[in-house]
Amino acid sequence: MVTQVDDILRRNSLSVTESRKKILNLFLTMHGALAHGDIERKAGEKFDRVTVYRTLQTFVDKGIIHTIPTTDNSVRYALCKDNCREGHHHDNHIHFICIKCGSTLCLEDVSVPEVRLPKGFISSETEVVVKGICNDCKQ
Amino acid sequence: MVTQVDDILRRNSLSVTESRKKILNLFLTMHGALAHGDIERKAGEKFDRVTVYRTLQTFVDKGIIHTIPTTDNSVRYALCKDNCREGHHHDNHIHFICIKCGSTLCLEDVSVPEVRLPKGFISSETEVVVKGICNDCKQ
DNA sequence: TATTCCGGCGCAACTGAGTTGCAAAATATA
DNA sequence: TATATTTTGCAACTCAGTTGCGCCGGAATA
Repeated sequence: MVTQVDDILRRNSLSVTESRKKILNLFLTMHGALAHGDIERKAGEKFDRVTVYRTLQTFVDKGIIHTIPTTDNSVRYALCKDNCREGHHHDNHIHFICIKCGSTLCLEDVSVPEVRLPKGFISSETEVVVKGICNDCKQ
Repeated sequence: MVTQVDDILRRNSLSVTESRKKILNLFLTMHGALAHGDIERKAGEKFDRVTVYRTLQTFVDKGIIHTIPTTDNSVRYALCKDNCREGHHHDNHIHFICIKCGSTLCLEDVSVPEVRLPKGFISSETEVVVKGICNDCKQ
């Protein structure tokens, strides 16, 4: 039986290995973004730190996941939903960090707002991170 | 003669020391934000790494400077222009990173745009980082 | 100005994240 | 199955940032 995980890996011409399956599965089953630490904790009992680093890097390179900047200087990763492919990410959505539960979410439906820059400035990319209370925590 | 630097330090009830004067002066004379590395390079010949770290932390705590998140996971610091005081930063402007010269600027005149969140999400803080070509580099 | 006191500094040592080289193991290919 | 290629795990390393502590310099008082 070919699982969704196997399929994604094959489509990206990656060898199907235990660690890749495990880590990719984490992203498919979890809502929200994962920090490196989360992944290491959840998959790291079985795999080496280095393998986790390399696997994440591979996934980013292939456009399977994308990184999310955070104010506290920790990198988080989330699945790319749309048309990302090798070497090119096209994430035009904003990211939301819940200050209550700490989870990071891609708000796919909220596109990045237009920003009016001063004269002489040319914009090529805009990152928006909103902090607040998420839908699950608003009680 | 009481310099601007001395004045700022005194107003924040900080001892006026060589390292604080030197580092604060860097911020006052430079345009744009400084990464820790920049500061260490420019002031570090005279001062210990640890002193630079501690001085920056002190300035952030006092509301003299603020940190700027960057996508590449390096922290940058810039002077607080307006009503920041101990324990509370009120920076409502966006940040701009020039992909040509690498400098990071606070665009004080560009306020953070309103973002429409999905139902159930409450926003408390929004960070916007725009990448592109700055006024000096547009040639 | 001299003296005392306390905060700030430099040093050394440590922690933790992330990286690299290489041999062994797992996967793909024929 | 045999061979070639890719990936993994281990060990060792680098680099950013932190902590403890003794000493020095700035601030306060006389």
